[in-house]
Amino acid sequence: MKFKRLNRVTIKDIAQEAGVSYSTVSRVLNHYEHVRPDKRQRVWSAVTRLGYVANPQARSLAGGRSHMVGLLVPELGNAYIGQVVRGIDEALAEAQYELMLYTTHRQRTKESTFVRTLTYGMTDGLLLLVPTEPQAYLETLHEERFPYVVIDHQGFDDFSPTVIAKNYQAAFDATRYLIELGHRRIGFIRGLKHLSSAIERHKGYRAALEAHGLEYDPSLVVDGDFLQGPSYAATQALLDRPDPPTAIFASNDLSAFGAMDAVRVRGLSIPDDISILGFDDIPQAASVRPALTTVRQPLVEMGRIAVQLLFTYIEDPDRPCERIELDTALIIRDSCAPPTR
Amino acid sequence: MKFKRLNRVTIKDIAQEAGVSYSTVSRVLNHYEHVRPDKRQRVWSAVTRLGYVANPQARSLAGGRSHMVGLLVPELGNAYIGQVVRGIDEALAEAQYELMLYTTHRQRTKESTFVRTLTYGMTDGLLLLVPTEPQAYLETLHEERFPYVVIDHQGFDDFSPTVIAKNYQAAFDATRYLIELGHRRIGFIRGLKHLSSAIERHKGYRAALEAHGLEYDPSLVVDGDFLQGPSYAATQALLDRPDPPTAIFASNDLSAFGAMDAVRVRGLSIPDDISILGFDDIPQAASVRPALTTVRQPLVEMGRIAVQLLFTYIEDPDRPCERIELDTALIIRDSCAPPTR
DNA sequence: ATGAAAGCGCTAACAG
DNA sequence: CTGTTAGCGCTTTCAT
Repeated sequence: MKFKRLNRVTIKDIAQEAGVSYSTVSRVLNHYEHVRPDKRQRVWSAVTRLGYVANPQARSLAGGRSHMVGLLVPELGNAYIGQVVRGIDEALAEAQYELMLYTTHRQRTKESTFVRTLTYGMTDGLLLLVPTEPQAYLETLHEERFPYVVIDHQGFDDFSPTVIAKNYQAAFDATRYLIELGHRRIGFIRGLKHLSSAIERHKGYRAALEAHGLEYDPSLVVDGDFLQGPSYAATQALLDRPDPPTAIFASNDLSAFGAMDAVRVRGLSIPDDISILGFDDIPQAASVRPALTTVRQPLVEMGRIAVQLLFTYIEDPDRPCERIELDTALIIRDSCAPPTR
Repeated sequence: MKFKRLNRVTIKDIAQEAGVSYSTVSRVLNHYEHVRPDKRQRVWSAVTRLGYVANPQARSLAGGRSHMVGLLVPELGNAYIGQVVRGIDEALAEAQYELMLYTTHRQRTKESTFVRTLTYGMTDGLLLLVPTEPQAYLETLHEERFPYVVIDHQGFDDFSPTVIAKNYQAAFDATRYLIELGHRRIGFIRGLKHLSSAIERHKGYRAALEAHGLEYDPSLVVDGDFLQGPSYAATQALLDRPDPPTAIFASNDLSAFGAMDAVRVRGLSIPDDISILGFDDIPQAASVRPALTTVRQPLVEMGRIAVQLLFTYIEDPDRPCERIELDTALIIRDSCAPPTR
């Protein structure tokens, strides 16, 4: 029952091997400046010779960095999240940091408990990806000056460092593209109503309509919850109208896929009978047929940038709050064309 | 630059609060038997009163369990992996364990370095999901009696605890289903050649053919690498033949989607002109049109079972190697029908 | 049954 | 510049 401890080479072993005190070893390992070059050399060679691997536990316990960051995600198995996590993952690996992953869906009421555990010396910082109710703990985190960065959440406070895409502008531009193609009745599949990204995209859609002298028709807006199934059903409803839209702007690619399914099932063709425009540009968007015209969010980059930003706070917890808004791009593929009706 | 330590309540605080020594607190926390009930009571009440949260670092450093397990995955953002991870995630959460996630793609040559770091007191055990070259470290792990479980990898050793689906049987049954539907020319989209699951499925396909008196035709077998794009191209090749197959069995759902794209692009209909059969039953399989007939792997369950198995080894590292093979099920939806040619 | 004390491996003052 | 020393929070003997 006793847990086996593997005998590993420790800092002491390499101190002995290099013939220095073990605090010197620690200094070398942590890239301290004032160490005589020859000793530094001896230490490193001993490190490689003995195959030393630092023990993060001890390191963090002793008050140093743990070289881990915690990541809170709502769920896995979603391409959008997967891409962002990939960016985070890569950037972290480059900096020799490790990832502690928390999936909040497993105990949604205890999102804040996780945050407490995570901040307990276990990680050097936190990355919060589309958090649901961050208000509960963000303030505490900030007061304790615990480094964290929020990703893809239009915060309602002014102290939370954030990385987010320009959702409003992107949706505005995409809608304008459809309008310029000649569409007048443009359906909109809305995302999860409580997520700021969904709200912003909806606003952008509406604003573009009005900016071009088109009336905003609420009955053309249906709920897709960012999911393929619900969007499929919602699109059916749109198609059942006496005057169905000639184009549909979906709040994310998954919704666009659902819309495509619904259109196809009626024997209609994309983009001849109806245009479909998505949002995100997940890998699948390019491989689906017809290839999806969509708004590209720099997903991987969002992850990478969030990591960079987090590092600045780990370096200096008192740095003022920074908010990074990323540009998007309209990727024109084959699912949109001028209306034929 | 100094890393801020948040002042948390420690075992000493609650020792004082409960009026006992802090080793007693430790005993209570670890469910030791010989502690007087009233003291046990006082300790627990102090714990809740002060809101004590254990420090996993210290716990593990001191030789106890870290209550973390490491998970090695090849990549994220793939529905198949996402589902398995979900199962792992859920089972771990229920047991109050945390997850350390490693994505090997980020340094594929250093898969073994990760394993070393992970085993270094950082985790109580390891979960290896479709590892690429586990031979390099599995033996060491086993010799050190470090608890680990391999998921979805047909090992070549007899000491690695494993959880895997019955790939051979599943592929055999699926192929037979197609044969019984009346198909005689059945194409096969093969998966990543070095993965045992892909190899087994291919074997099952071939065996079923031969068991039913059909000749195995290598030219009907194309490579899809488990990916949608390559499978799309591979299917084109199949369709270009003078005598294209009337059914295609894809090694995973992603490949099946690629095949569907290719079929559709030619204006052919599924399943009237050609039947498509997948493998995995990722969520998308049900929402795609036509809904995909596919082999269901109990993905989430695989994850959960792997966790259970791992726990038995954490309890007793000397337990003999156990290998769990999970049944699959053929999920009949709309993408397969009798051939019309 | 329970307190005292010795570390786990490492970092960070503190002296030289 | 570098060795010494005191912990970080917790588990685990070892006594009692």
